[in-house]
Amino acid sequence: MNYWLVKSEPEAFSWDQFVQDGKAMWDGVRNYQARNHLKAMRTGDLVMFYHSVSEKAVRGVGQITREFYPDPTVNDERWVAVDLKPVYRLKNPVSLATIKQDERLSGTALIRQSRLSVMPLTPDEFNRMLELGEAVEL
DNA sequence: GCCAACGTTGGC
DNA sequence: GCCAACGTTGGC
Repeated sequence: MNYWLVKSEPEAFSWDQFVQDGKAMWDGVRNYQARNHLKAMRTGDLVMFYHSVSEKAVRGVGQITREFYPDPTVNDERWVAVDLKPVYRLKNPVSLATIKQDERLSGTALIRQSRLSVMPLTPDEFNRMLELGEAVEL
């Protein structure tokens, strides 16, 4: 089992929309490093859903339901998409400020590499976010 | 192969 | 709204 974090601007695709839809296709990634992380995702992996820019907080957790396939939104075989479904919401969204301050979270790729939109998390980082966020099943 | 110019992301 | 970081493009 691997753990990940993906970013979305809530104005483009929000956590609430994700929950309402009950699923999402994660497409549109146009960065090789992020793409490589998408390709490494396996069915069952858990993914923190982070709202960037206007909110800057982790809102919940998704789970991979379909491993990578060609991104249908572009005619270019380099780019891929995965599918996921919402599994936990965070009662207490974990803010970027909190992540920066927390001893166990301050080393995450989210801080070190602020422009990367798909990144791995260690099990410890993932569990810490679940704990701080007071995760509840959907 | 280098690097300047430029575009995008995302925090502040 | 600004700007730092950084990825990409294209001229040489």
